[in-house]
Amino acid sequence: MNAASDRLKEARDEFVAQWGALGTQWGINRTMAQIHALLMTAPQALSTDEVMEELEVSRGNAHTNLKELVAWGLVRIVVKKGDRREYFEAEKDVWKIFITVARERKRREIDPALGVLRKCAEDSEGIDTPEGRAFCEQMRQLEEFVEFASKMADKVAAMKHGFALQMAAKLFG
Amino acid sequence: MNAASDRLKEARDEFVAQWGALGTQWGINRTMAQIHALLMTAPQALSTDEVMEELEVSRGNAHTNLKELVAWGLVRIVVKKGDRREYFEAEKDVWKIFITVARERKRREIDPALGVLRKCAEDSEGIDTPEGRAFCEQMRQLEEFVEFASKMADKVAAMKHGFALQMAAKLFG
DNA sequence: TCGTATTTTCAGTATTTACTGAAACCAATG
DNA sequence: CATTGGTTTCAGTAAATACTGAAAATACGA
Repeated sequence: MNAASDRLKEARDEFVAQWGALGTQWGINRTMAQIHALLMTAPQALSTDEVMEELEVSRGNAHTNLKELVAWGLVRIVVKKGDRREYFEAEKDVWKIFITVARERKRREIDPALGVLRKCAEDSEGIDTPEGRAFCEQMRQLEEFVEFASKMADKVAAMKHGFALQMAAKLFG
Repeated sequence: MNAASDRLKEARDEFVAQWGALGTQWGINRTMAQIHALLMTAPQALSTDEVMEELEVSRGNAHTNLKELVAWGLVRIVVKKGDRREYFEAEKDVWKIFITVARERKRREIDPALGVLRKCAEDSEGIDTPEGRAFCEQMRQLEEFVEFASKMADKVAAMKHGFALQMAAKLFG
């Protein structure tokens, strides 16, 4: 009974710590990843103070990263009646998490690249030397590909989980 | 004639600068992204010194990032006979670039996550409380999904460009 | 309205990551 | 086997990023 809750606490702490470490590897700051891990495995929504205590971080840090997670759409604010504090609750459905992350990364990584490539392709259009044509062609190919990726991302993000699975099964037997 | 080569230089510098800035957004260091942009748009392979001069960075920096790009598989070393220097040449085919990046990111981002999730699922197996079961179930779902993503990545990485396009067309009209 | 609980901001500081420049190393050549 | 041209390493430094803690702002209830 107590042993069970100890084991759980240990396993969960391990998950939070490891997920935090992974986060840094993918350019997400450690605290944000830890908070996400914590909330994903929390039975109920947590307050800022609970997050602070659990992870031993400052209020400012907890606050900033909670709000950042809300901005990503991975965490919701929950209000409990008769309580003035805000509570935070993570999306737990893995497919929804995936869609959210994919959409956000597209917005932050793919779309800006597309902008750059379009501009460069345009700026180099009609530079009438072999090098100029090669450069412009390279820009065009990059642009075309990134555009394709962008559209694919949109399509996938619009899928229901079941449909995605079915599709994958069909494709890859 | 001279105007054309000026315009090209300008467009290319712009691309290198912008690609570098984008790089930082996706957790790649700026110099590495800049070198990659430079080599992708270079008519021939460049030496370390040429890279240093073009980007105005130190030898150490140029060297480290060139070798890192080689480690990623995005850049090849070229030797010219009668010349003791090493030259560097980037892969220019967008599909090959994509495959390479996808494979590398899978290795660096997906596989470690899978390891963590498997361990956490295992460690929490059989914790016989409602919270314990919920935690373990969450770990399992994450694991299952990441495994699925991993397999998909492998499949896509094994595709030929033409096949991928065809498939996308079929799927999404 | 005032006092209190809570959230938000931010200047200062700590930590991490990237870069420089020079020394050490290595390999080809006379 | 010494010299030269080139590569690699790395200690020190600069720059970027993350975090703290406390003050300021805001929202609520009496």
